[in-house]
Amino acid sequence: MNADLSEIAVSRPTLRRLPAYYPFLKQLREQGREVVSCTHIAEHLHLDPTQVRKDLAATGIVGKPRIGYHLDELMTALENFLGWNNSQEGFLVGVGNLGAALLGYDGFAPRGLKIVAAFDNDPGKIGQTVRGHRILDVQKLPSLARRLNILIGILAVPAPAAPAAAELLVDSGIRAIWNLTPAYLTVPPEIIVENVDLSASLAVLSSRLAASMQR
Amino acid sequence: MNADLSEIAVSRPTLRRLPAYYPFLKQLREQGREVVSCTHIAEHLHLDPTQVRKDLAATGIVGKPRIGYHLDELMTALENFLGWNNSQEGFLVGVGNLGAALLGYDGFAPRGLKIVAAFDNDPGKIGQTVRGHRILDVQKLPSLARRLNILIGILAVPAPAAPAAAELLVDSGIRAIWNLTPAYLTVPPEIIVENVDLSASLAVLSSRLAASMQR
DNA sequence: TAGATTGTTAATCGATTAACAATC
DNA sequence: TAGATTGTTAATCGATTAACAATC
Repeated sequence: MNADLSEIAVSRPTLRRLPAYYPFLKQLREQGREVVSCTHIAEHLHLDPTQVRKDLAATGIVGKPRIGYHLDELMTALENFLGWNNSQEGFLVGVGNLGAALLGYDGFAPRGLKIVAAFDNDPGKIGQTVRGHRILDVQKLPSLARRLNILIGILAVPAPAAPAAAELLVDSGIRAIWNLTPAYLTVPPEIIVENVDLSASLAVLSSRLAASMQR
Repeated sequence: MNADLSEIAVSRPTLRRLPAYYPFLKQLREQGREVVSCTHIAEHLHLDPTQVRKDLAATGIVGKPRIGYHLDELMTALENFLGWNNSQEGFLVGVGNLGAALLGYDGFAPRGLKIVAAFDNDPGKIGQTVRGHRILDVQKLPSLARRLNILIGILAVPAPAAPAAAELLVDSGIRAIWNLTPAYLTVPPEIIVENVDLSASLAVLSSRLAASMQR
């Protein structure tokens, strides 16, 4: 577990923005650049330069006046701060289309999440191999989760199955649930639930579109 | 297009919370209840009652002191405000696992987004039928988008293909892009981009988990 | 009526943005 | 040196929460 992540409480907005800086920095690095200023980053991502400076400061990086930040240093600071060098293992529950997409997505491992096993309750799926992962019977989840000391559950089951699956995860000693279903989960207060809320995102999209059409 | 959506500028946080109220209200309605108070909603969703009251006020709903809100009225107000009764049509670009999951997901139509066509550039996929949708050649997208006056593009291609796909959408007259890829899109300022940012969500999850483990 | 709840105004809190000294 | 940029403090802005009158 990365100590940096919780050394100082970093605001939620900052935490959400930090991962977005990385791809741009990587791109600059690939172009051969060695340093970058906040102004430059802010311009590209349509943010305020001061905000970028404060966000980056959260990672502990120190820049040079008149120069900016050393790219390699900055990228390493981001990786360390976000725990990307310190992977957590997670179990995926539900291997439908979304689950299969998650299994096949190669962007999680470099961002500190390693999916080590995938579970389903469909006898037609159990035993099959999807994207290199053998699908296991969800009944085996509790014992395996305790044995491997898994802390993260990734929920990708159909909405109606979500509450029961969440309960199973909690009973298996999992501490955090990444909820990719539209269901609202009721769990004990010590369990962390992070919702990927497509409805919310869609509502913002619709509203912004409506507003732009009116002009 | 629903006028309510842009009548008064509603704050982003409110807009993001509103869709989450609905499933709880629906559940209460199915249990035969006819009214609900803010206190009750707030308790269930772990929010502040005043916040709930202000959020709901944005939809134009009027409650009754000592009673609360009439459930049917409140649900209708939410549906209208969020444009759920006034569907927009969208094109899906990219029918990999994620795209297939989106095509199969029945939660978009009731939330105002109807996927009317799906596109891919893989000759092996074009012509095939996925979840009842025939996959079309992405080269046909521009003419079809203009003919049907499509305003929303849903981007579910692999990250490296995202910038080109976004450009195609923009050139096809699309006004809003729902970006489900991890790529950062650079588009003209009048184009609305709404990112479903899994990295950001994952960063928050990791950070909260790290903080909770330290205690 | 008494009391729970709404609607609204005021206070607080936290994040963003502006200003500016320090520095290379 | 001059000037661009960092780091930081102060000001502003906006969202959340508290307080309370109105109401059924």
